[in-house]
This record gives sequence, structure tokens and C-alpha cells, in this order.
Amino acid sequence: MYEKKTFPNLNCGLDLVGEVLYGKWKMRLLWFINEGYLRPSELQRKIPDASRRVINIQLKELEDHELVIRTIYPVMPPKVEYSLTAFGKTLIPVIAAIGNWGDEYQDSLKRVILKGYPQLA
Amino acid sequence: MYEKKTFPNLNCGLDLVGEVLYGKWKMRLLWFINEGYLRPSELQRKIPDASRRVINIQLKELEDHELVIRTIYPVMPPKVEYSLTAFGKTLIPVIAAIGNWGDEYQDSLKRVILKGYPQLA
DNA sequence: TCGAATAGGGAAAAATTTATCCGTATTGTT
DNA sequence: AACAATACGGATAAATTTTTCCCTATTCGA
Repeated sequence: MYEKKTFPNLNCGLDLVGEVLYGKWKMRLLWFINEGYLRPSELQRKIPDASRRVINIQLKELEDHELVIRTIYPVMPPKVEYSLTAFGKTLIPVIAAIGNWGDEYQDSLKRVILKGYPQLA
Repeated sequence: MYEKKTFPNLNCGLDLVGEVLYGKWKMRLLWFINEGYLRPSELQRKIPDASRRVINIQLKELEDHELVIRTIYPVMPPKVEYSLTAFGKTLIPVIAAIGNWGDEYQDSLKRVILKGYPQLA
């Protein structure tokens, strides 16, 4: 496990959010869990661009930050389900606002993003 | 300048937002520009935790993504001012929502974040 | 018995981001 | 004359994140 070497920034609300939400797939994980995709294998299928490993790591961080709860069912083959905590649920409207903005401006966004990848023009 | 080696994810709104907003200081930069801190030196003073270098780099990316405009005044010593584009302004309510959530839950957030830094307990 | 699905960790590499340090240039101030 | 403020870029190092590859274990079905 990677051990952080620097101190987190805690100066303002944006800093604090960054500390728990700054991870490539975290908002997507929270979103899909909220939509009812609760099992790790389901989440991996919903986010095929993410490696299985990083999904596990980020789920663990979300759990450590008390945004999700991990429930293990003592069955075989193993079954695990994640669910949002009350705290995690308060984030859903925020993530929705972000996603909605992205959807609303998707054309502009795709255009300006692809400018940076000239090999795709 | 660093050349990206992998393809961006453009599948959903959250992906698109990530491509333009995923950078440690980008939301803060947009926020402060919106508040009227327009010059690079002002922004550096507002965000002392960020290196001067990364502020320049992220401002450049925001400019490339058409969220801000950079205006150079031909005076000496040099004067540069950033301002939000119309597109950039549409992000302000989103950033406000994120920051407000962080402010609202700052106590919980600080607690769960600091759990991960046992040397500070 | 072999392979798929389930869940997930360790080690190491690769990619990316951020920080540090040094350099350019001009003007005004001490 | 030296130094601060302005703005910015290159090179490199450090930190961090993400990927890749390999491993354990169990049960069911072909």
C-alpha cells in the first residue's frame, strides 16, 4: 500500500472534497452504487476502462472515508455489496450537478478536449 | 511539455468534466478568477500551497479548454489577466455546489481524512 | 478435471501530476 | 549597483496514481 509523503490540504471546502473525491473513478463508483450496481463485479463491468485493481483501491478509499459501506456475505463463491452511507448519499446531488453540466455541454467539451489530441483529428 | 500517451475517456458527462477539471488546483483557479483575482501573481498568492509552475500549467490548460481567456497587456513590467469565458462561467454554480458541500460537511470530512494520517493523531 | 465466476492482494512498471530549481527579460526602487 | 516585482519556460526530481501481471481460494457446470 502506498504511503503518502505530504500533508493534505484542508484549507477550504474544495480542498476537503478533493481529498475524498479526487480519484479518477470515484464519482462514477458512487454514482453507480447509488443506481443499484452494488457488487464489485457489476461495477467493474460498468466501468470497463478502469482496471479491476484501481476499482478495488478506490472503493477501499471510499469506504475508509465513510462514503460507502462494504457488506460481505459469507457465501461461496464470495459475495460483497457496497452501499452508500447517509454521508455518501449527500454527495449524490453534487455528483449529479457535475454530470449534468458535462452532459449539457458535451459537444463543447468533446471539441476542446480533442483539440489536445491532434493525432485524432 | 508532457505528451499524453493514453486516450481520454469521453463516455459520459462525468468523464468529460474530468478531462477539463481534473487537476489539483483548477477549480480553485476558476473560483478565484471569478472572484476577481485575475493576475497570475494574485492567484499564486491566493493558492500558496501550489507551486508557481503548476499554476501556470493549469491556467494554460484551462485556457486551452476555453474556460478562461488570457489577456496580455503590453506594458513593462508585464501584466497578464485571466477572465472566465461564457463557457467557464457556466461552471461556477457547479464549483459552488462542490465547495458548499465541502463547507457543510467540513467536520466530518476533516475527521475521515485525518484518519488516513495516523502520524497526526 | 478443467475452466468460469466470485473477491481481492502483492509487486512492479508505466503514466501522470506536481514540485523544485534555474534561466530569460524589463522597470522601478533603494 | 543590487534587488524586488512582473511573467514564463526548460529540465529534472519527486510524488502520486493507475495499470499490468501474477497469485490465493471456493463452487458450479460442462
